[in-house]
Amino acid sequence: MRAEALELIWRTVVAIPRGEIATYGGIARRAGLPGRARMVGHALKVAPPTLALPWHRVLAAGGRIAFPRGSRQHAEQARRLRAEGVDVVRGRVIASAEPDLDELLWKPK
DNA sequence: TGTATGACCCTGA
DNA sequence: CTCAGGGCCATAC
Repeated sequence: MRAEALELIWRTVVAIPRGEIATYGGIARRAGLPGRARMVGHALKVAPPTLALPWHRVLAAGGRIAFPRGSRQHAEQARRLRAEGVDVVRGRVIASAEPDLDELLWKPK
C-alpha cells in the first residue's frame, strides 16, 4: 500500500527535466496523491540513494528551499540548482530572472 | 492506542 | 513579513 505510493512519487520526481523545478504539492498531484505534499517530503527522505533522484529540483511552495537556512542540505540544494542554471537567492528560486517561476515550473501537459 | 514530529500547503489576520 | 489554524499522513516512541 504505502510502498506503491512511494514508487509513484519517486517515478514522478525522476521525470523532472534537468534545469526545471517542481513543488512538493505539485509532485503529489502529479503522482495522483492530491493534498499529500507531506508524503512527498517523506518519500524523498527515505528514498534509496541508489535511485539518484533529482531531489534538488523539488521545492516548497513559492520556489523556496525547504531546508533551514544554513543547513548543509540547504547549501547543497542551492549548489545543485545553480549548477543547472537555476538562480537561487536567499533560499528561493528567483522568479524574475528570465523565465518566470511558472516557466521554470515543470508542468507536464 | 495515543501523542508528537516532520524535506508541506493554504487561507486569513 | 510573521503567526495561527486546519488539512494531510507515515513514523517513531
